[in-house]
Formats: sequence, C-alpha cells, structure tokens
Amino acid sequence: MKEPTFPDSPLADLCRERGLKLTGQRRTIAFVLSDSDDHPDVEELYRRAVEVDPRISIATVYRTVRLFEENGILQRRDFGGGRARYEVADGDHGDHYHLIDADSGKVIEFENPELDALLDNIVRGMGYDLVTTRLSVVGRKKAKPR
Amino acid sequence: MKEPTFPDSPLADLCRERGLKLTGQRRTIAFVLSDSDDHPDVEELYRRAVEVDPRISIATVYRTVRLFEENGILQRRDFGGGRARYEVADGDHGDHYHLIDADSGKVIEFENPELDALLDNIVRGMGYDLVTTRLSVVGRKKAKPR
DNA sequence: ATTGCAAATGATAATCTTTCTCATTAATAA
DNA sequence: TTATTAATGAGAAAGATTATCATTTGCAAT
Ligand SMILES: [Mn+2]
Ligand SMILES: [Mn+2]
Ligand SMILES: [Zn+2]
Ligand SMILES: [Zn+2]
Repeated sequence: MKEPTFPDSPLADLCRERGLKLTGQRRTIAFVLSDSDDHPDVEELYRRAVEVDPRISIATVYRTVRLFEENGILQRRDFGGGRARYEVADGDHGDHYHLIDADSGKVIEFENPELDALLDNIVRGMGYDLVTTRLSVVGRKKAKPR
Repeated sequence: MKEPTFPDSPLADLCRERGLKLTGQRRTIAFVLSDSDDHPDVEELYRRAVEVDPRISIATVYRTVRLFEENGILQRRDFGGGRARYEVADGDHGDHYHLIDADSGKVIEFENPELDALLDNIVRGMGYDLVTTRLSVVGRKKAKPR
C-alpha cells in the first residue's frame, strides 16, 4: 500500500481553511486541479486523478467538484458539450471570459474591464444587481489579410 | 377523427420554404411556437402541442426542435436548468440577450447595440470572426432606494 | 383521384451525464 | 487509541436526449 506522496496544493489548503475534511481523495483532486491550467470535465479530472492515486472513484470526483463549487473554490463552466467543465476560481487571473474556436474547440481566455463595466451598467439600468455573468463566444479564425 | 383546424403559422411557411416536408405534427409544433413569446422547454412545448392535436408524441417534439434549429428556424437557449429551451429565431425583435431573475427564474430579454459592437470588436481584436454569442446574466432585483 | 415510395412518426429502448443509496472505510477530536 | 461522524466505492437510479424499428403519411408522378 504505497501512499502517493505529493505536496499539499493551494486548493488543499483552501479546503482545510473552509473547515472541509481533507481526505486523501480531496487532496489528490485538489492537487490535480491546482496543476491544471485548462478546463477539464469530470471524466478528464478522473483520468488525471487516477494517475496520481488509483484509489479513487469517479463518484468521488463528481462529489468533490460539487463540494468545491459550492464553497467557491471551483467554477463550473458550460461550453455546450453536454458536460460541465471546471477551473479554479480566482486563479492567478481574475474574472475572465472564454472564446471558443469554432473549428478546433480550443478555449481561449480573455479579460475586458470595459465589458465588465458595460454588463454591470446594463443590468443595473434594468433595476437589478448583477449576480452572475454566463458568457462565452464562439469564433472562427480570420484568414490573414495578405 | 377530427382533424384540428388552424391557420398555417409563419413558421409553417418557413418550414415549407426550406423544402422540409410539412407534416401535421410539424404544422402543429410550428403553430405552437409561433404562438409563444417565452422560452419553453421540450416538455412544455409538448404540453402545448397536445392541446392543439393529441396525436403527437414527445419524440416528435424532440426531433422537430432539432430539425428547426438545424435549419435556423429556432434558437436553442441554455438558462442552466438542465433542459434546453427554445424560441423563434429572428422573431419580431432581432438578436437579444437574457437577464434571469435570481429569485423567480423569470427571463427578461434585452437588446444592447453597444454590447453587440463591443463583443464583435473584442473577438476581432483576437483574430477571430464572431460566430455565436452565448450570454445570459443572472441578477437580483434591487431594493427600491427609499 | 390513385399509387408508390421515401421520409416521418409513435412507442419504447438505449445512451449519456449526474446524483443517490448503502455498506464499508477513514479523518478528526477527545 | 478510540469513538464518532462524515466520506468513499460500486452500482443503481434519475433525468434529458437520441436511436431503433415497425407502421403511417406527405407528396410527386402518374
Ligand atoms: Mn476584468
Ligand atoms: Mn448546459
Ligand atoms: Zn477559464
Ligand atoms: Zn429570448
């Protein structure tokens, strides 16, 4: 029974700070997430987690992403493939949006303070406070103008 | 066998124009859709369709919304309740966005040319042509300032 | 108006993602 | 170290959507 050994990730610390029980599986999933800079779905997270510690079930991955999301540790994204995708909340960079390449499916992140402000103003103008923005744009690469 | 009788809807005409076979069921679903000004999901469309003509199955509603969407007659929306919702493409009003009331779930439509332009510019600035914008904002009604 | 045929439909099975159940295991605090 | 309480694993169940296939129907050509 070889316990996998790896350092506690920033997310594992966050988990502890929120008073959540830090189990081996959560430590593993937190490690995998901290190590990712893309937007994996649950199946992909499971694949990565199993590589770190085979003693993990997909049910636990589902449970853990839900728990982390409820605690503001993870953000759930919907890029329209039928499965939820996840990324660390407030990673290095702050709030951001996503551009999806129509042909390759590649996800490109971007920030835009003007967009932040405009959305906030629009919603305020309608008598509401902005709670969540769900925005992704699909684009097709322009042919280089010769 | 009483055939339900109702006029051909604008969507039924569109269906014919695209060369799609205009079956009784499609005529009914088109009628129901033309008659709706909200964002029904498939179950709700089925309920409304059955009221017009009981000889219809939910499988056909699923097939028809897919067909209509593939042919640009309908737009599919995702407001995050797990089921797809539909509305007529290019109805009376042009492109628009959706504000969802966080407490009631009510969907409020809005247009904003400045937002249209900004998104277009952002995407273009990243070397892409804008194909689709998927945007909905969740907001909470502001307490009236006393 | 009839006929023929490809396409659509109804009923239901299958699929896919996510959640639930429950017996077993493990994390934390005393 | 032990006791307690929550988490886990494996698989069943749920919910939405698509697929299957025998039967029906729209419609174009007679
Ligand atoms: Mn920003
Ligand atoms: Mn979705
Ligand atoms: Zn991102
Ligand atoms: Zn709308």
